[in-house]
Amino acid sequence: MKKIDILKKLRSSGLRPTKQRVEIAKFLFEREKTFHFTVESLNKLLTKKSASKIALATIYNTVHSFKTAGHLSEVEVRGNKTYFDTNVSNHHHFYDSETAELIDIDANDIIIQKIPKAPNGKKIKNVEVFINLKN
Amino acid sequence: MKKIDILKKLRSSGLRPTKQRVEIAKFLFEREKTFHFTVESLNKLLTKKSASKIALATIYNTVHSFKTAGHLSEVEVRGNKTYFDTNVSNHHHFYDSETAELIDIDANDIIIQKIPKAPNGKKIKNVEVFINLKN
DNA sequence: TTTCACTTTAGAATAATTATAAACTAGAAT
DNA sequence: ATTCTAGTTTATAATTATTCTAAAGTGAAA
Repeated sequence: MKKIDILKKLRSSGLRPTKQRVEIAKFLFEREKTFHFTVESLNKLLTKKSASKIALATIYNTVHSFKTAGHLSEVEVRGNKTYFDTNVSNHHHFYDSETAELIDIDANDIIIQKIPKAPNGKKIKNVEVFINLKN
Repeated sequence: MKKIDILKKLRSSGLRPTKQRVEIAKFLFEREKTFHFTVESLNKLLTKKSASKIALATIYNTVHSFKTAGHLSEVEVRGNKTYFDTNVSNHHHFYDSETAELIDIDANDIIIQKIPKAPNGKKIKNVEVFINLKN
């Protein structure tokens, strides 16, 4: 994803392309493979990579803006920290609790044959499968 | 589950049946249906129910002891608080984000037909399905 | 009944996240 | 170009969930 596209992506979601947002967006979206991170890990990586320090609060703000705009998804993982994923399509995850690492599973790689109906007046929003790993 | 069984349950897991543990265990395990809770909600319910106040730290300690002993399972839910479940068998969950409520799904009510193999040297520990609900 | 390892407890400490309010800035209006 | 302003960033304080600490309490073995 080129810089011009990053700017488009931001603008089209109503996000003013500030220096900080562009830097974070480039870091997150200019890559081939999907990327999983926590705010803490992202902060570390950005600090290492760049000269200009972005405030931690800004990273929180930006990540949440990107999530609201649909550019990131939040992954539920047991534990204290919140994980985010640059893959926003419908998919599933392996979770390796040894390394606290998430691995994407393509939606087509899991087929669910039988599923219960939603309770009283509720509808199914989505189905998430977690495959927990051990050594 | 009768009091005598509660005492047995505690002793057989190497947990000395103190006043606090017995009270919490009776509250959690003397019920027909499975029960989902956070430490916060459990604390409130216990405070309401009982005359003697149990320290919050004790509730944390006890819940973790029960989990380690296999009497409770921890449920991964997106969000800040940790959920526990008195159902320790293999099963799945509905999650209603409107009400922050968990509902058990029997393991037999979900059949997964196709599943990817675990990556490099890892094994599958278990598979958890979350069905997120909307109105 | 004494003893002691295990527990409980109140309060301090920690960690992740959110709130605050002042300083800054992208981009529209002049 | 310069001014203006709503949206943004920032440092810091506040909040929330959880864990730690160390002193006081207590089952139950001897």
